[in-house]
Amino acid sequence: MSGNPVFGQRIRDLREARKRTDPNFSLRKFAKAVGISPTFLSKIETGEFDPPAADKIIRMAELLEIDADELLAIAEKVDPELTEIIRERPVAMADFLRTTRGMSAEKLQELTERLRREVESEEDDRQS
Amino acid sequence: MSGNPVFGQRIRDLREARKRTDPNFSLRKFAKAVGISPTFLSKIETGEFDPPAADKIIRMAELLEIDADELLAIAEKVDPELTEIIRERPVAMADFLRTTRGMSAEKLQELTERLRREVESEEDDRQS
DNA sequence: CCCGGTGTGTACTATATTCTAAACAGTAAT
DNA sequence: ATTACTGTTTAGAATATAGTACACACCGGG
Repeated sequence: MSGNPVFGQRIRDLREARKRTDPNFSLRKFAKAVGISPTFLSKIETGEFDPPAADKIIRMAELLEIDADELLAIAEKVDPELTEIIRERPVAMADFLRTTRGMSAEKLQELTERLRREVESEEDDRQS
Repeated sequence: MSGNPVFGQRIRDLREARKRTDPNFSLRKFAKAVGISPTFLSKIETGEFDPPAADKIIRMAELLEIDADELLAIAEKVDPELTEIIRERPVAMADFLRTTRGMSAEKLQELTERLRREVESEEDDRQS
């Protein structure tokens, strides 16, 4: 891996859009807010360098007010929080994830919805 | 991170057990079969070095005939295959995983079972 | 006693990841 | 023409990851 023009362009587009109404979104100011050097951000935006570490990508998403998972996806990275969730129940989760291989994204979202309702009603049970 | 005595001891115990009936499980021979140097394996088993890369751990599990996910779990690593699965549907999967945070391992296994049946019946539908 | 095996200690090494400082060139306003 | 910004280029460096080569000390059989 070396450089990700799609990620870089995305950041630049979003940053420049915000810069039109907010002077705090110059390359230098944004870099500082993210916690990286202007040098590094420049290289990233022009696609010369790889995207930064996951925590920096998450900070970028916050500042640009977009979904962090989407941005992480473009960077071809996985949120460390997710690997942490896997590490909490390694075998069961590994089993589950491999089972979802054949599933469409829609089916997965449907499943998540169903699950969320179940978890919520479980919490209700505990309260009543 | 530096050294994982639990992982090391586990490998040593399993390897020595196998060595009692199979001379191919000496430290040197096992290291060679795994694809690492005897030096490295020695350091790992005594807990002086971190566990090796995920692919080497998976190879160890194969040779020792135990569950790779369990061994990866002890090493506090995640099978790259799993992060690959996440990267295939990043947003939906992130959403799902965070939803399972509150769930017990049993509930998760139950869910996987249910899901497996659903996926199978979908495949049946396509065939008929 | 030496030969083939056991595991171990010393001393590094290669590669990837994640970045930085400082100088530079351009623009726009005072 | 100086100030105050803009982004960019050159030339690295710090840290982590994932290891290796080689010499050593020990032990059992011939």
